[in-house]
Amino acid sequence: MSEDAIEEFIQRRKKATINDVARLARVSKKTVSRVINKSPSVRAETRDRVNAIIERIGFRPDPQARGLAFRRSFLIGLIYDNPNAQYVVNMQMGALDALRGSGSELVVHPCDRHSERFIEDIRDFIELQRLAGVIILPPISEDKRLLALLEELDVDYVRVSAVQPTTTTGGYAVLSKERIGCRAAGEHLAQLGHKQIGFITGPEGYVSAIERRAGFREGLQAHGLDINWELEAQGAYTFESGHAAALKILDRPNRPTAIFASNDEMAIGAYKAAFELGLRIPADLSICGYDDSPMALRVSPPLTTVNLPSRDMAKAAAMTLLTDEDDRRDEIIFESGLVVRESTARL
Amino acid sequence: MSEDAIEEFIQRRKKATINDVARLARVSKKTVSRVINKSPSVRAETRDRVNAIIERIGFRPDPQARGLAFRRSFLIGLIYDNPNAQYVVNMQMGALDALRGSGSELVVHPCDRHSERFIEDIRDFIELQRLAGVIILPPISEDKRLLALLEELDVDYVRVSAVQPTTTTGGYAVLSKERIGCRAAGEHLAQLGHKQIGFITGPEGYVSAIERRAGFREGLQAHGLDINWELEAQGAYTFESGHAAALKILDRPNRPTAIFASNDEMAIGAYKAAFELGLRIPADLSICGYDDSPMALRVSPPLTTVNLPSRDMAKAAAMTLLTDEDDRRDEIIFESGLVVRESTARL
DNA sequence: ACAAATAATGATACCGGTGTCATAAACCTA
DNA sequence: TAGGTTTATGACACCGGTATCATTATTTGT
Repeated sequence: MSEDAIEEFIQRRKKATINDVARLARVSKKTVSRVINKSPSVRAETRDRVNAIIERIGFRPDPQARGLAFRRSFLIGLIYDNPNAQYVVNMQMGALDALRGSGSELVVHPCDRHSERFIEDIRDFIELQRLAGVIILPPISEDKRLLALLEELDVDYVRVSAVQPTTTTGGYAVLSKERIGCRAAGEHLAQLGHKQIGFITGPEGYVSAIERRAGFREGLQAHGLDINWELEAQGAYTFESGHAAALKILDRPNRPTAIFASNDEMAIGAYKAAFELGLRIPADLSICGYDDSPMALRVSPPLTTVNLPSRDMAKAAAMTLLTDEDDRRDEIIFESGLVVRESTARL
Repeated sequence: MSEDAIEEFIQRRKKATINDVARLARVSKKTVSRVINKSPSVRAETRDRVNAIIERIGFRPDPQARGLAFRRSFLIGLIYDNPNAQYVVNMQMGALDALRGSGSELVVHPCDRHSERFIEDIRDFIELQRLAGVIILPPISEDKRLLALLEELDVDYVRVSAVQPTTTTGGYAVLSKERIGCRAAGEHLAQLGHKQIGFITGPEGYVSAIERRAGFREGLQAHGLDINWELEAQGAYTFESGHAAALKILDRPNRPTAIFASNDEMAIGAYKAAFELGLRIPADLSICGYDDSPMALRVSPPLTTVNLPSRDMAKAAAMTLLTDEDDRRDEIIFESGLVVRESTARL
């Protein structure tokens, strides 16, 4: 009987559709649809029969057809500026960790927040692809225009960002307490006996830059010190800017014995400056970074830095989107912590 | 007249469909479809009228619906093992460069070639998403099982790989002449007067590892030298393996005055070894890498290395998929070249 | 045991496009 | 100008799913 039909179908080696399942299970396609979508109103016996057929002929619903009917795709967008920053790479891996085996795929979408079409590009992307959800990485996770757009589009979204004291928007957020780790870094340098400490800031307008500075300052203040504005220089989270800033700082009359850079990339720039000036790390100059990027372990000596669990943060962000709406947490907060290596030493 | 209808529609602020366009342009949806797909058999007047409406109401065909009808999506897959290698990051950027504004989106799909489900995972991915095309990065661009799968699935695909003397498969390929750059590196070290030269190989079974070794050897041979098996050590393209290999090589009685590492990651590992042994680069030890990765510029001193235009290669791969089938080139070959920086010096 | 309430299922339209094929319009040719 | 070709267009089915709502099967109450 239908056993034969099933065997015959399997022989045909063609991609199965919901109609094939329906026919072989002797139910309507709607019932198959119900089984696929785990509707409770299907008799157990029917469900099992349908599932058996699905299993046997290897049916997998077509995401395009499903998406068309649902009016949304099964794609998760990862939107970011700064494509070459290391944390973007880590976060992409984290998102992929979460999505693996979920049936959703990750669509990566870099953008340029200084472009005229910044917002419109992203609007097109989200609307056109009818994304199931998007993950927004820093620094654009702070962008007011973008957040407004996301609200308007009513798409599920998760921001990944440094903790912000004030703002709360709709949507979900995965946040890092960057202050804590930076505070630890400040205390660490102070405890090592450093008094003259240089500070390389992040670019203006970045919440993370503000937070890191505030945290580091707290750490110094806990030991009766403070950031010395004469030993502070503006950076832009890039290697070159870190190099330039370090050179500037190290050129001051009261040359510091330690430098904290607001990210690893700039800390590595400071390494270069030290090298050029013939300063040994850490004998002549202690350097501390932020990110615990792969570079931190590769430079010599290994860099003392603050660990930001970026991969896990992005994984949490993606998990949020995969979770049932009811079970989602509005905010997930990650801590940061100091990783002491060999680039910092007692004065 | 219809002017009003158009205005009214625009006021509604709803996503336009092909039916809206058809109605407002007073043609059938099939004709609109023809316009969208640039069918030649549409009268110029009709085409312009339809395009005017499309423009005015901001109609953009839904990729899901279109994909369902076409039986293929507008997504390009990027498939790779080794998610943390730098060239993967570069190549992803290159692919995105090409896709920007093309209407296609990039879906990234890491995989594990040692997994049991390696092939089946990729099959599911390509079949289920009905990808428009896929880009395969090394090392799996050499994998026989994967290539067989791609042929079976008849999906457009482009392999990115080191030039291979022999094999030709179906599909398209973007290849790098890795020999040339490595030959130049060999000559470079020989010309600097080095005789005792260490060599850190890539992992077994990688075409790139074979090519790089062969090229480097050619360079040495051109100056009457050869790779000294006593100064050769196996690496795995990782930082740690490079570090270990360099330590092993530098521990030999006839300590080399220069080391060539088959990629930058391992070269940076050799930096660490040199640091630990108190060897100055390049005064005591010259080091040369391969890849010209971002790290090469960040270490001190900057690393002499062979430039592999990985970003451009991936861009070319993506461009191939976006090009009309008739205009595609089966193979696109990129040269590699030596970038002399400060990690190599005269003996 | 039978009517009413409830649960399970199916018929049909629909999501927003494209393919096929028939038909209408425009273009030749003599 | 009529008849034959060629070109442009449209009607309708279809891609592979889901939503709505009517219908049928089952359970419950009395």
